[in-house]
Amino acid sequence: MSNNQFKRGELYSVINGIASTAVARRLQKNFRNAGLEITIEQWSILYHLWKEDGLSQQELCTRTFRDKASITRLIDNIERVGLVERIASKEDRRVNLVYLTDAAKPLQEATYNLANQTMNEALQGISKEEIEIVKSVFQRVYENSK
Amino acid sequence: MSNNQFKRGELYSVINGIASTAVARRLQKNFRNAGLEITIEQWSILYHLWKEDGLSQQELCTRTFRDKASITRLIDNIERVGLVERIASKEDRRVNLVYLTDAAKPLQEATYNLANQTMNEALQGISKEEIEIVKSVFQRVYENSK
DNA sequence: GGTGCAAAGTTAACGGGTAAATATTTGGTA
DNA sequence: TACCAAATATTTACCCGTTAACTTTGCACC
Repeated sequence: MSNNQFKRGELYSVINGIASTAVARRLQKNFRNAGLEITIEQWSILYHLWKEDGLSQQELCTRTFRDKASITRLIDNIERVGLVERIASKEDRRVNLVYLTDAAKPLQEATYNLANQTMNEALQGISKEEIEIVKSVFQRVYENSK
Repeated sequence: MSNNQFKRGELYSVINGIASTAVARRLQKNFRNAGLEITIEQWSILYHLWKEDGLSQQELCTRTFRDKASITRLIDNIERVGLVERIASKEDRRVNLVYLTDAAKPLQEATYNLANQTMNEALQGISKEEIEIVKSVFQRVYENSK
């Protein structure tokens, strides 16, 4: 009787992002099952560094929609496990540039495949048109609320 | 140049729920500006108790899609500020029933109005049809990923 | 009635988000 | 040059989410 169903029309379920939480949880589980010992948040940093290495922490803030303090600690943790390293910028001594280490290389393809697979499963039975509408609505909701 | 724009088609932005995070952050700010000293997560508990008082912690788990441990600490914090109290069930001594206190009553209307206003702003320029599609997609994504 | 299992709740450890206060550095300007 | 404001990053304190181990209680079954 305890129906664990996604309640349509509930304010809190939209605000709390139940659906995206479920996807993130699933992806985290898939990482763990594959023996990958990184969190989704750490992966989101690596994701951007694989696209462009040597970003500043501030740039990572804007690209991952995160706080400066969050990035500081995230980089702390990723650096501690040896996947990235901070290198002081020569142009501006306030700036830390974050670089991938060789240890991060092997993770790229594995995590990319798992993320793709997870998203494909999540989007099963959903049409391209619906996905486009959701993206468009997300974009406007973000703009309205930021 | 640092475009803080919601990137369509980014895996991570969907997975991390950028849009719902933005809405939650906005609502939190609106609470704070109105002098309401509760978090969104605490509010989501009160929200369900206003609909039905005296729920068990387990029932709150399923209704808010949260972990047992999360609920334990959430209730700890809400109880500490005096908005709810645990009362042991007489039928089953394993169960705590969570009841609103008189101090919680005045919050109901204010938070409800702020939440409605926040959602209305977030959904500005979005049609009823689009909202229905998003809800339907959310429902299926949740089912696919849970 | 004892055994074993399941359910409700707690605790501790770890990771992450946010706000506020604090350096440090840069750059412009009087 | 001296000063001041803005930008970058860190630290601290608080809150929340998840996992795993644990306690207490209820229940089913022999």
